[in-house]
Amino acid sequence: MDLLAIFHRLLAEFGPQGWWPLTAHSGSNPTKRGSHSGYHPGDYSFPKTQEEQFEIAVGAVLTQNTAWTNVEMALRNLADAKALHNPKSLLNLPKDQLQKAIRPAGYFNQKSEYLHALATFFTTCNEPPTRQKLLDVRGIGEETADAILLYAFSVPTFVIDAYTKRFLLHRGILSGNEPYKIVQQLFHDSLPHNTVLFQEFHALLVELGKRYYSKKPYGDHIDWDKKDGENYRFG
DNA sequence: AACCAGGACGTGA
DNA sequence: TCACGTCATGGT
Repeated sequence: MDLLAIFHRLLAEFGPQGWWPLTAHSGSNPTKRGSHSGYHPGDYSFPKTQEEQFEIAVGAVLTQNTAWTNVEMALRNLADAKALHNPKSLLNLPKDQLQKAIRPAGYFNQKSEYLHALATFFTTCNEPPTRQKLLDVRGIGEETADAILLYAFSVPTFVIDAYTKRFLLHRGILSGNEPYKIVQQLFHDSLPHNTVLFQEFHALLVELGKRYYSKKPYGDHIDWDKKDGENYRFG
């Protein structure tokens, strides 16, 4: 079973996920499905504004090794402090207030520095940045860089997270802890480079991970041999 | 009351 | 390169 077949199976099982979730303040019109209010399943027209692009990038940093529910609180605090509209608004927020706002997301000492670096970068960022430029920003590693590219700038780059590695390892597609780039190439080599496909697939893998690959013993309840009609077409 | 969460970075080998 | 410790809060 190849990766594309796995994608279709997950999509049939869970349905469209509607990533990346956005808070309501940014003027979007999110539907109220999924476990949080900011998701917009089936609507791939996001982000619509630079505000939303920036919010996605901020969320990508805040969610590092952190539950999204915690990130939501931090994002709400930032929005209330009017520091989430654009890079400058965040840079205008005093450091202690920034740390207070993002405290629910954990690692507030590190992440306040990361967000400062991110906002500084975004003030001098003309549309899709290169991956390397993002990696040069303090606090942005490979996964966060790819998440920003894929969800904020609609660049078809696959995001590899811990859940994805666990799943692939459990299914024998990975043998050990292969480096990030190797795992990513697996997806890039066997899938059409389509932004919506990459967004959905990664989101579906996270949903799968949350349900079945969180605590040991790992293992899902998916019937991987079941065939679904090719109802969805991407790429 | 441990354990986990949509990682990144610094360090030493 | 690479394995390992550190960073922090909130939910289960």
